[in-house]
Amino acid sequence: MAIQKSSAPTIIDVAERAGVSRATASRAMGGYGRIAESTVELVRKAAAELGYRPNEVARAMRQGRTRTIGLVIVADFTNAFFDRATKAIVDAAKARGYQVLITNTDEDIAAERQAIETLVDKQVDGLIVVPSTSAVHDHLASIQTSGKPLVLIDRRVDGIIATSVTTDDFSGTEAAVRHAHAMGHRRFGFLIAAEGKYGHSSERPALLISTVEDRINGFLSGCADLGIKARQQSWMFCEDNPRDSDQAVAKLLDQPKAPSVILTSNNDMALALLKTAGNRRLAIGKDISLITVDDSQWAAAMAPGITVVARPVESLGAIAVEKLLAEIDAPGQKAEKIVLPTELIARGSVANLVMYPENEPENY
Amino acid sequence: MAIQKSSAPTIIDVAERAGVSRATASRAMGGYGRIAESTVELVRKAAAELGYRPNEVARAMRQGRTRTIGLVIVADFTNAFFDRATKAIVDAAKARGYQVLITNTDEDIAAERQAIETLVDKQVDGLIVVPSTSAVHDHLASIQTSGKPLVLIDRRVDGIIATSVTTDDFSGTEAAVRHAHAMGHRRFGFLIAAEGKYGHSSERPALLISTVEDRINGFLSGCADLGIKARQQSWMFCEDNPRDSDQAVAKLLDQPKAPSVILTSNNDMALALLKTAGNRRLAIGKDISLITVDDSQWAAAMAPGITVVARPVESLGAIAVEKLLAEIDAPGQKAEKIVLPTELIARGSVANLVMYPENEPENY
DNA sequence: CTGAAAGCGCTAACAC
DNA sequence: GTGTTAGCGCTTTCAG
Repeated sequence: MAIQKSSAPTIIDVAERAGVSRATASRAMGGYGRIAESTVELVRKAAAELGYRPNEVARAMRQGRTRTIGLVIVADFTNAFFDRATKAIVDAAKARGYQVLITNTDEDIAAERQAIETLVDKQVDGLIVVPSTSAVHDHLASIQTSGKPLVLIDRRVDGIIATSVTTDDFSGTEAAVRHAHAMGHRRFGFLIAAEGKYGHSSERPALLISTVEDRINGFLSGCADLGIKARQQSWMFCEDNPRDSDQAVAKLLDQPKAPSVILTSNNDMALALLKTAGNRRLAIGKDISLITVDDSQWAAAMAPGITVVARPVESLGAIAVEKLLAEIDAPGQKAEKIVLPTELIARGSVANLVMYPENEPENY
Repeated sequence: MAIQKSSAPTIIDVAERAGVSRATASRAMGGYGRIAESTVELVRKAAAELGYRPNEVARAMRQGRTRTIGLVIVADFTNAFFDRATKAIVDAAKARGYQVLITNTDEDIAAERQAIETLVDKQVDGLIVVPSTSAVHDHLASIQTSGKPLVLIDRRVDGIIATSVTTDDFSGTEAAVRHAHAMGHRRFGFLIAAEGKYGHSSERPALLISTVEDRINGFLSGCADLGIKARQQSWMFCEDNPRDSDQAVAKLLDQPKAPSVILTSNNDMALALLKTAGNRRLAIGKDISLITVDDSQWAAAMAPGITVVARPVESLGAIAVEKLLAEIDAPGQKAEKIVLPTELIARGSVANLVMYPENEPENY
């Protein structure tokens, strides 16, 4: 067994023990350059005996790359969407020999800027970011001038030329409206989580992230196609916190002509509706119908199951990594806007008013 | 504005522009040593003009620390417990100026070993790991000889002298049994997720992680205290995948004297029960009762809400970071076994058989 | 095929 | 209070 040195053995220790030069030892370990097979053996043996492990920091310094990518999750990744995306990214990166440095910024633009700076300072080879509101993005622009490859996921940022991997939420939401309409629904509620400082309101906030824009447009397009008038629609924008979402749900439900089906723009809003419905003894898929964006384990397991617009989160993450590494390996790829299809998964949370029109919740 | 250099400016560029030496520039930026206030100004200005950002890799190399900690999440962190823990750790680390390098190993011991090696190679200053089965842990021992601070979370590993931060699942499960008993339940099912290669079985697998051990012992202790005999208990061990959990649930439910309440050892198992119950039109909290370990947003939002043994996940993560950084800052701290209390949150998923004994599900 | 030496960007001794 | 210099551990020319 090797003598335990106080600090970890370096390539010099390996070289000495093998009786070769540092350069040779390095070549043997790295398996490059011209080198005799016998020497490789020798060095390998010495390294094994010493328990040598290359210092990746030194290597990164020398080679100018860290084999690390930075992930900036802007939203709270306790959200069922972001944790799956994170896992997909971590797994895909690992499969390609990259590690992931992760940051969470809770939709705070200042934190986002700082997180990006930190990651760039740490010399990550590239960044995957879920950008916050599309208004200010000079920090994203600054990544670009820093020359770091950048891939945006989940949300587009106009004005930034970078590859983005998003989902077709327009079609997804449109399909949701279509589905509810086919089930006989004529009064639609739409509960939309959007950042800001307005609490909750039926007024559309000025700044919206691209996913929300897409969902709104998809909803409107669906309604237009099916002849669903504005008075048949109830909108509610809402900050993503329990207090406001509860109140927003209440407002939606307490109207004179309450909607028979409510679309929620994310899981938190769906949960808010579920909670209030439960408190009021409103049965989902009967007294009130629900469709939400993003599938989850609980949406599938509940009784009735929640009808969802499922987004291909795993591929989204995997493709983001693939595109990022492509750019890292060969800078100068042209920016792509990749849009992945969504899928409507019909479960039991939308009442069938065609077969059972008596379920139409006229008053509550 | 500064002339755009091809590569990022270094401290040398800053020094030149400020007309001082590298060392002075470094001191000014780092704010250490004796240095004139006027010089600091000068250097700061030059740095700002150049858009200088310190190269953290070079700094890490020189200082021998990366201000990065490695997080090895062994289980799938899509699990509601691990994503919250991850967020807590990332946030706590960030607050202390540390970044987090994350790895996910899906309960695979080989992957865990490799992940740890990679992180150590990357020179993380310390590691937080959720260890897999307690059988083999030479890789953990190897962290220790490498001298890297190590904190274990969620699960203990006997044999390893390291600080661990876990929760009091013994008391939690015991409280769950007590609660169900107080509600009039006399037939208890216990559905336990545990890794292995046995599918599902009522036989206890040989190797169990400490959390599972604790939950089993807590369950047994509660039963013993309350005089609940073995024949009133139905056990089912189960690999954590949908196929086996569905079958395990079915077996639990299809017995001649089926349990009136089922304890599930984690969220995945709870979801499996929910799904099967839904399919069979069994109302939760009425036809069948449920208590699970780990709170989640959906458990609270569902109707009825799911009664849970809540674990303080956020503090668990925060304390783990705190202990790890303490050891990093001052090596040689003595290992602690920190056990955080759990809390039973009673919601509506446990039928009250005392008030409404007619709800006792005698046969289905 | 192998060795010598330079240097990635930074900071910490040590001079002055 | 500031400059000079060495060197963290590694890889990569450049010689030989």
